[in-house]
Amino acid sequence: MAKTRRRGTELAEAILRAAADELAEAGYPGLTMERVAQRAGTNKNAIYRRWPNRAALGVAAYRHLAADTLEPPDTGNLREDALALLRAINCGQTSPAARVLRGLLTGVGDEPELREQLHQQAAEGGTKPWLAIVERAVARGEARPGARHPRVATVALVLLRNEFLTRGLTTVDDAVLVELVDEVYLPLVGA
Amino acid sequence: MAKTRRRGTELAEAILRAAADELAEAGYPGLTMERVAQRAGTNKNAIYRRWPNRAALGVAAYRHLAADTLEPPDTGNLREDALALLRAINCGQTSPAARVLRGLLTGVGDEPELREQLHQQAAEGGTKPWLAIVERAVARGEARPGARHPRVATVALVLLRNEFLTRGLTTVDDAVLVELVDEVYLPLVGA
DNA sequence: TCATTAAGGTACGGTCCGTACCGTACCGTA
DNA sequence: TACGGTACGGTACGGACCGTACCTTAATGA
Repeated sequence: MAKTRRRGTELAEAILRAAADELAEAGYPGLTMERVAQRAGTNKNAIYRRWPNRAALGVAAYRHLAADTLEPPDTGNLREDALALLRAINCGQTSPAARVLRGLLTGVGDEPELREQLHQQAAEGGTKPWLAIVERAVARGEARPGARHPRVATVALVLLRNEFLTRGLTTVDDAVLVELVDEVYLPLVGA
Repeated sequence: MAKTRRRGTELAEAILRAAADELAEAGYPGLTMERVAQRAGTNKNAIYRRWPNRAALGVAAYRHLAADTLEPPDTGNLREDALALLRAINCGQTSPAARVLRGLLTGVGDEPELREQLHQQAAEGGTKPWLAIVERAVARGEARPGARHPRVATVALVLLRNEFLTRGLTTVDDAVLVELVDEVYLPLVGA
């Protein structure tokens, strides 16, 4: 109340924080312009002056939410590295992100620019650690050189994402992760 | 107008047909109760007496839309079989289904019963032909016996679906299909 | 000091979901 | 053939939400 009126960047970031919080709590379907405005202590005008519509705000807020990129593990063993990555994605703070991403992928609709941003965010952040652990596995002779192909290196990630998307779960049973690694990933990338 | 008033099953199927048509034309976001009612020549009451909400109607209509299960090809060669399946999914009448499925997967929300139905529909229809072509490949000595594991056999399908879901495309470039098969699928299932 | 810029407040049109209410056609039964 | 139950048709409405318009008010800087 007594606070001075915020302007420019300060207000924009308050809006983004509020939107990211709403995304985490209620997912994209629950991301309401009114609620974001209220939570940020402002009104819808301030939002619409910065983002053209709800989808754009959602994508921008998702960037805040999923900013943390995973640190690739280094256990000295490809199987354990892969399991560690999958478990980090599965149980870590990334799990609400799955639901959010799922909502965004449809809510964005047919706006190619926003979709491209989302794809960058989802792909880039997820691909890098897999390339890292595969690179080390190749150096140890645990994986074939062809496994450095991004499509190959990230197969386990894609399969896990498929579980999230089609089953709508926010957490997958650990036995599934083991199965993905032992039945698919290791046979595929192994030397 | 002069037509006699429809009842029971006849009306229900008219509604489902109308809903499936709307799904195919406008996707799940465009599936409006008012439009379905109008297209079926009835009103919203008749719909809500049969399905509790829009999501349930969408899932039911999707069943009509994706009823056709793919006939597994038999070219005598695993690579060509896999490519044929992927191309059928990519270019066939299944391509609007991808957008619809994407919409449904989020629109259903957190109702586990509906989601389970969707998962059945999406998994069962897609898995069978892959198991068939792998079975023949194993018999020819083209694939290892472990490739009959459903998770292994359907890897190419999952990867393609991932392209649909994350990129939001209704059609994927054919080169991507070839890459999926040559870089991932054949190295994984090959003897 | 004063004009300009950006924020706050509020109200509104439009769309859609889901519900309620009532009149009316169809159906089996006596 | 008369009758009562059931299901359909029509319409109206409340509520939620998006996006826009318009005006007032505070901050900024020249």
